[in-house]
Amino acid sequence: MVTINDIADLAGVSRTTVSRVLNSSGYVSEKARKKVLKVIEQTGYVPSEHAKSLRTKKTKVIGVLLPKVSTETISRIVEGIEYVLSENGYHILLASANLVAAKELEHLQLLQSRRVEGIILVATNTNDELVKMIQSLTIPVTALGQDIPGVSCVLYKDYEAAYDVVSLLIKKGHTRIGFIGVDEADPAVGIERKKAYYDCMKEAGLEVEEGWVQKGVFNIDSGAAAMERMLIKSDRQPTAVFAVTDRLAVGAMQTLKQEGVAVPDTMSVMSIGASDLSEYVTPPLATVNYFHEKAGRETAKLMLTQIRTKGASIKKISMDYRLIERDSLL
Amino acid sequence: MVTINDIADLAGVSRTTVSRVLNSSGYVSEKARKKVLKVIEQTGYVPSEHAKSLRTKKTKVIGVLLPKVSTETISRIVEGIEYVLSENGYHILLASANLVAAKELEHLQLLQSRRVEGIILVATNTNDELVKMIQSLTIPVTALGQDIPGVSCVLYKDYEAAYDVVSLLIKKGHTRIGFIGVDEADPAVGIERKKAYYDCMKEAGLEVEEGWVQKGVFNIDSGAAAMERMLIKSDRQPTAVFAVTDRLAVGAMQTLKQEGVAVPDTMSVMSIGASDLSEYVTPPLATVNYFHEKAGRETAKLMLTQIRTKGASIKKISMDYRLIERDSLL
DNA sequence: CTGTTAGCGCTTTCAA
DNA sequence: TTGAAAGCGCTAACAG
Repeated sequence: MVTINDIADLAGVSRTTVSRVLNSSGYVSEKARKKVLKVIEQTGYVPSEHAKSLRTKKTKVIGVLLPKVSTETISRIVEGIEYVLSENGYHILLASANLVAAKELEHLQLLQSRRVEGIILVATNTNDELVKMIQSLTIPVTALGQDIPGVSCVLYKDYEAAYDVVSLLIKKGHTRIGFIGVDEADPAVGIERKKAYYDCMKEAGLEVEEGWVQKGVFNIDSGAAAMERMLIKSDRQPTAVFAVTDRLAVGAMQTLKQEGVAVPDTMSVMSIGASDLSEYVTPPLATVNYFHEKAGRETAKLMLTQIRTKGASIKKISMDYRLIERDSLL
Repeated sequence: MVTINDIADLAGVSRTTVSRVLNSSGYVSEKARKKVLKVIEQTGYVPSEHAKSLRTKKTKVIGVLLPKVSTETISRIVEGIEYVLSENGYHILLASANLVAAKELEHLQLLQSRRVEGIILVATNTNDELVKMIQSLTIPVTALGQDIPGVSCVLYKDYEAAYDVVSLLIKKGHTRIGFIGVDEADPAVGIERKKAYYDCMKEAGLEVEEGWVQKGVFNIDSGAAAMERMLIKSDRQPTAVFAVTDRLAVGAMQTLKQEGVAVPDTMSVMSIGASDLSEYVTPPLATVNYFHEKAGRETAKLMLTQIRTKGASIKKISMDYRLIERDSLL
């Protein structure tokens, strides 16, 4: 591996001079600069960011900690993060917990050892240990998706969006509305959206039958199973159902189709996500667009300002959302 | 930031000793080890991988260069890569070209400057400059998706898979088969799959009308537009169409639905990809599963063996695939 | 305009 | 079983 010393020797200058032309800092004669550039060209020398950052204390790397890599939501978020970061000369060091909570802690440590300048956490839980560790970090942290006390966050309006969904269903004349949620370990999706459902029903003076409220996990099959249970356990069948994610809703629609329950004629379906799937499924699914890529960009920007302005106060940013009415809604 | 020297001072030993307990190398008395460990615990010291790799020449980081972050195919590939790499103590430094060819070259340089131990290239083109630069690198490179001369590759069986698709269509009795392809800048998808189509048709003694062969880009709308053109420009309407990607096929199905052409009754549709979309669209799309996550894992493994066995010869691995017959096929 | 010197945080002989 | 010394590749005063 060719180093700055080799270049200096070959160009017949000191390595300081080489450093100067590398960083366009200080004075260098045209002659020396030309010579150095030529040698660099010939040798294919690429300066070591490692050595550089050992001195400068700047790595220009941000750690991005994901719960999982391959979901549509997350890949859109990462797209947004990558866009802003790379535009600003930063690189992403990727870490995925693969849905194992303990791995988040481990990765947090590893990212630190790599001297990332900040950590972006795409969060699906607010587990105590995680929060404590996050708060103890000396580098800036920005979380996306969950409200973590003491750290800057980009948040979705889960309560409002869910409330709007149920309101819309009620406005359309529905009075028996089912709900498919997820575990409360994920507060944003599991708690906020459910609370909004209950609140909205209550404020409209509508009852909620026990069988109408089901729980699943984040996939299609689980939505199908939840819908089956709802159909079986309801005294009076709902005329509409709100699933907290698109995949859950798609699963529900599968069951409905299978059971001969027409969507939207006898059952309306709505969800949150605006995934590709929601648009091309039959009938197209009414849902809420959360603008994940934009959320990713905002998170990255927030991180950048935190890095740049020492002692910046923590900020909470709320993302806007948009209801998309489609044929699954009557 | 607390360093190894601080720990040494606080523990009353030399930094050599601290290094020894950190790396469990050499002899350290129980007493010294205990003391050091305690101080580390108290201070929250995390060793700098940067300084370490400056000495050891090992960074345990692999650069992953993507054409784009947020596609289903790519996120599955990255999932696979991440899985294997993190299991082996490696981290991923992410770079996305965002579909700008020039950015690939730039990122290649940046990844080198970060002293990644190897580069995994998820390729969609085999552009001369790229290939030349790749070949000139001194660190191991593994490419996924395109055959790049001189470097180890994990490849999909594009020709065979496409040939099988068209064969199947012919076996089902179709004789007028349309084709929606993409630009030849992407050899794997744009050339191989098209060649297979032509070859298979020819070998079956079937004609190909000019209007039957259309070209799109990698999205749904473009598939819809291509299908429209096919419908208009064909003298005799095909009874089946093979689109080289799922999204193209989904677009085609949109047009077909809109134009009142029944799928599969008057037109069968097949593609390659096995995306989520293909499964839940109506009717479900017959397609080919490429096992992207597995491909990612294989690529990462290939990289690891290249790093570990100096001067390993370049290898070309072919991924298996599986035809999935679904209702879009009659 | 240029070079000398020191040192970033760590590992690795080598000698004790 | 431990420490001193050297050095990885680079930058940043400082002095010329």
